[in-house]
Amino acid sequence: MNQALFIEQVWDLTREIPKGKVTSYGAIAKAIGTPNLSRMVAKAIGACGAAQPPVPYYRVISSNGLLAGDPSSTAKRQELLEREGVEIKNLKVQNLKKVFWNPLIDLE
DNA sequence: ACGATGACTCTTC
DNA sequence: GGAAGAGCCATCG
Repeated sequence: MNQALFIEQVWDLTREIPKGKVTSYGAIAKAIGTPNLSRMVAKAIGACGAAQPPVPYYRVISSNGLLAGDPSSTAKRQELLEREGVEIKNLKVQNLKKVFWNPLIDLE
């Protein structure tokens, strides 16, 4: 598959993330079928600005529940997530086990 | 063409 | 439980 398709799948999966939940790059990569391409998922998310309709990329974080990226971006994502009911402290998702959404479950 | 880098993750110490 | 090393693939100088 080419990376364009990969990116589309990432976007599509990201759009399926329920409100108030978050997921990780690795989880998305795994759901697509390429568990080792977590970095590419990050790239896809970074390119979601061209997505139509827009992708809630703020629901995608690191596997440890930490918001990666530049503070200018992380701060905004933190706001949005908190607004959806996700508790966040110092750019890190609290109660991660509860708010973490596994794409594989939705695919079953 | 080559080496370095990065919104990552996993295994080990 | 935190820190370090290795693996992964695409992009950039």
